[in-house]
Amino acid sequence: MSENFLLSLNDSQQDAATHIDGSLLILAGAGSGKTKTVTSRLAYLISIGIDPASILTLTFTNKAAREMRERAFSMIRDDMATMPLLCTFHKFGLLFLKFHMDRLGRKNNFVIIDTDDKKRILRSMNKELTTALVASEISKYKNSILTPEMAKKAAELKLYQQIADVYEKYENYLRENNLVDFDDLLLLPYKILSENTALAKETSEKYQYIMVDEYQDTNELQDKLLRTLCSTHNNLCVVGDDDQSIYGWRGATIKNILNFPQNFKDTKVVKLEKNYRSTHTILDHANQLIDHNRDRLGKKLEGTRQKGNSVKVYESHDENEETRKIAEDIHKLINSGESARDIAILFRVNALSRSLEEGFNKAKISYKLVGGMKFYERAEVKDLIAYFRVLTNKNDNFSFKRIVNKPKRGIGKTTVDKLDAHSNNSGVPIFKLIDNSTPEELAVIVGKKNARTLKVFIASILDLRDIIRESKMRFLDNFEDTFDFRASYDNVPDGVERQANIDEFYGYLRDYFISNGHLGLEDFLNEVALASEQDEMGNEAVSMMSIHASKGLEYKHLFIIGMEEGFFPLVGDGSDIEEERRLGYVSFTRAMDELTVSFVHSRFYKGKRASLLKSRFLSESGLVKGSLKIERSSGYKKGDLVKHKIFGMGRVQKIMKVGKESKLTINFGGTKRDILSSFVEKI
DNA sequence: TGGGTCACGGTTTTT
DNA sequence: CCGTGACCCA
Repeated sequence: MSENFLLSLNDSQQDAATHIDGSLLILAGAGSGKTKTVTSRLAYLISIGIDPASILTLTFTNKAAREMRERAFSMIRDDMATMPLLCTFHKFGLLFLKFHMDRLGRKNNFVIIDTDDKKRILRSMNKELTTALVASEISKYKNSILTPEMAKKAAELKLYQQIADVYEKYENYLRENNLVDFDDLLLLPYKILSENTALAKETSEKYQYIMVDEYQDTNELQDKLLRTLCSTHNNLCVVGDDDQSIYGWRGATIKNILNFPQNFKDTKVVKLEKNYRSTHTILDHANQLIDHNRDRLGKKLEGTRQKGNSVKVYESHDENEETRKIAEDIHKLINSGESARDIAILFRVNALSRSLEEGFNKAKISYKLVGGMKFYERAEVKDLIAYFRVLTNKNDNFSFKRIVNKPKRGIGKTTVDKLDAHSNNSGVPIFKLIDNSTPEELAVIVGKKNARTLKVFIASILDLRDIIRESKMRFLDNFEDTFDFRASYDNVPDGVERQANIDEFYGYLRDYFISNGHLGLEDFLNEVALASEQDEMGNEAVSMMSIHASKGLEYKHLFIIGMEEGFFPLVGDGSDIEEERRLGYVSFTRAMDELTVSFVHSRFYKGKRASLLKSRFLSESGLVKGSLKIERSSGYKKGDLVKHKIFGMGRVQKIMKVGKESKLTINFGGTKRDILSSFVEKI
């Protein structure tokens, strides 16, 4: 094998790529050739004779894994006996659990549920609390390795006692139905490894070299898992950018990357600070902005490109004027020969896309909205998945309930509840309950008519199970004929679109069977559960997306709209100004040649028209001169009128800093109370 | 059982 | 404004 791939790296990249033993932190700024460096290191390790099977590379997204795999494998011989494992964290957890789930006394034919399924289950377990809150708290518990018992003990407020109770019920439900959620894919492997020292040692010895992409987005649990995995060798190489940590609200902790050199002894730190993407001018503003953050490892992007056009700032009266200006610019760009796919518009809040969409339709600009409803999240696709799950697993009550009345066959909620209750009492899954009972026995539970319908339904599924064992292709043909699933969308709203999705899904499954002759429906389902399906970047259209969705992407011409206080930085419960600023940094550094930022004086939002002030990020980045008066970090000053959900209106008397937040002393009609600023609203 | 109406609440979302 | 969920009636 040649090692030519090292020659195209700059000094720091080469330094990182040729590091072998010991912990390594690669601080890779935006556009600094991160993927190239990581993949080169992978190729380098193999080129010096390290067993590919002992190298593990973990990413967050399937897309990143795919990209890295392609690039790394193009550098190495492809006739190797084994290929290095390169996959997402969750995929790794899945593979691990397939082998070791029995250590928890559970079977390895578990089913992965997505966030939507999770919420559905939680909703059925509690009526009072908001499902979104319960879901996110449970996720936090799991990522902090807290069992329901521990959560119960720790809960002081009644609210948290309630949440911990739901958590317990939820965990029991998952166990009974042999389901795992996304967090479990990380938590359960961690549990197994911490309870089985021999296995932990063996696993760590198996993966002698571990690399982690986007390390700034890891959470506590992922970090713990990594520590366990490298406990016998300390050969952990992490790549990330503390300035691009934007998932704190989801449990990612920037501390992992900030403290990495302290947590792993003798860490070698390599900074990749040469940016190959943006003009000097763009970088200069991005650097100025991020300089306002305190919690940083400290790193400055140096441009390698020339100066470039200056960055534009658009000031408009309202969103319509804003859209008009941008539409005009886009027309000019396209008329001058630029490709629409080199143009993107970013926003902090998805709701801002609406006015853009209207305006672009009028201006005849074709656009695509990135990151909307994902293919596998669509109801009709999930229904099909549920069908296939029931086909492969009779114990899957959850999926059974989803499809028992799809298409409608007259089995309503009452009937399902009766079946569910019986199943829970007897411990026999609904499918088997129906299968094992005579029509008469079943009729006692659900009535004669329903009993007949259910028997027929079960019989169809059993038939299909037989068919798939003989021929996967015949199964595909028979499935639709049996249930008329696609046909049930004839002449209904959105039916055409839904049928197109169904066709696509059938086609996808067919292709899977053709190209993976030895694999079955179970394998397909596991694959699908972890697929997120990033839009295919095919057609000639301008892109619009949230800043979060833009991470890792780049555009020659970039517009950022909604640069107003309240929208960007976004303020609300638990908002973190430093994370907002990192979002600003991420968004600016998506631009290659041209950056336009835009703010308005007034915007229509949530049914109301709001007056807005320009974002502090404009002055902080040097895009507009002077600083704004409202720059006090709390945003509050003495005498401000505020509103509290319970205490009503009050006036601020005193402001005190408490960590990142401010504590306000507020006078509510004579009663003084100390309240954290995030719990009140400014009037 | 399931269609229709009303009240409510509303960041970002890699798996 | 506009999507979701709860509740009511045929």
